[in-house]
Amino acid sequence: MARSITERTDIIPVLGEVFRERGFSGASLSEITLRTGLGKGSLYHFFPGGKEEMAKVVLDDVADWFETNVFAPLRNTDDPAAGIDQMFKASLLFFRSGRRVCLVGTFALDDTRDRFATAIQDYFAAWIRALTAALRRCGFANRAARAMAEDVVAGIQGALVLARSQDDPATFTRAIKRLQARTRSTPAA
Amino acid sequence: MARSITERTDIIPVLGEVFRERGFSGASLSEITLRTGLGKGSLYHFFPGGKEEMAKVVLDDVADWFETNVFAPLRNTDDPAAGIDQMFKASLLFFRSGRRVCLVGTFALDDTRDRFATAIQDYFAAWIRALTAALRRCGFANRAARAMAEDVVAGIQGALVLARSQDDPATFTRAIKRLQARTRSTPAA
DNA sequence: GTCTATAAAGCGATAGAC
DNA sequence: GTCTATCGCTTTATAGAC
Repeated sequence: MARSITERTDIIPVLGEVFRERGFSGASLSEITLRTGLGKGSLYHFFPGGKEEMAKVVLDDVADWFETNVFAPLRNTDDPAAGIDQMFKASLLFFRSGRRVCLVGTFALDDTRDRFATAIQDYFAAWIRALTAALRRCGFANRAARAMAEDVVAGIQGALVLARSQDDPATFTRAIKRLQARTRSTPAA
Repeated sequence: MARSITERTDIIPVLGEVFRERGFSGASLSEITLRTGLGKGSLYHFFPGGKEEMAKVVLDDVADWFETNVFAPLRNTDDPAAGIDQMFKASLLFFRSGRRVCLVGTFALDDTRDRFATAIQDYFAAWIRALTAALRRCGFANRAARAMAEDVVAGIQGALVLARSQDDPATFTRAIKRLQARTRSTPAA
């Protein structure tokens, strides 16, 4: 039986996991070779730019996933509350209830940020902007909506740190529940 | 003029900065050599355990700082509200208004966590426990205090991610202000 | 498209002179 | 206590056969 992975698109999720687990500088080509089952020759055939290109492609892939599964639903003007619920649902799913960290968040913390500055900046900016708009449509005042959006996005990122530090996914799911409750309550505040 | 750095305690803060900026795997001995102004011989004289010992010592140093400047004030039973205010003040100071990341948070996200699991777990557990107790003394119900404490600690960590992603310290200071306001309001909720 | 072999540089760590 | 020299290994990346 031949190897099933032959397409570039099949490699990207594996690359994502390695970068999430090891960080950019900690992800070695030897481990990527092992996890993908592909030799260096193949890897450089798919990604001539090496590790940096691999990470960039993964970042773009994550951005696409969030655009489709989070940002677009948030922009749905018909039912903004449903869009927000979808965001929390997608977050629980994507981050595997806190067992999986946010690649963009991991890259943001150390000097890896400087390598991918605009991708990292755009990801969070787009998230906050889309959520702010949805909250306004739900009745939040302009400034309150923006503040709440920053609180929610920061809250999710922080909950990932906390959950991993305690090695406890429940810490993440609890935090998500509370954030969701806040977005539903008192738009007048 | 002779070099001013000769004591181990003088090196620790520099090590902290390097680990914060590069992460554990990204922090190379050659950069540590450069930033401390000490050769490898001196470094291994102070830290026979190499990089791992350096990181452990920095983690312990951070834990000490927080014990003194954050956890102890939070445990002050006379004026719990003042303890909470001191926590926010110390956080703004320590994290340089979001220009400096949390070393423990950075270590928590990737596989560095497994190397220093208990130190990382204890740091956040101690923070949440001390803050929970202070909030209870301020009138929060048991469960609400714990929830709020988790929200605040996660909020600070997430705000660091966000501020760095946007390269904007104001994102951090704004988040701190909102978290502080939440700890002051409606203990009945 | 995938492999192995290899290059050149950097890594963490050690030895030993001073 | 600090240095330089060096070891052995891993790193990213390339070359070239198939």
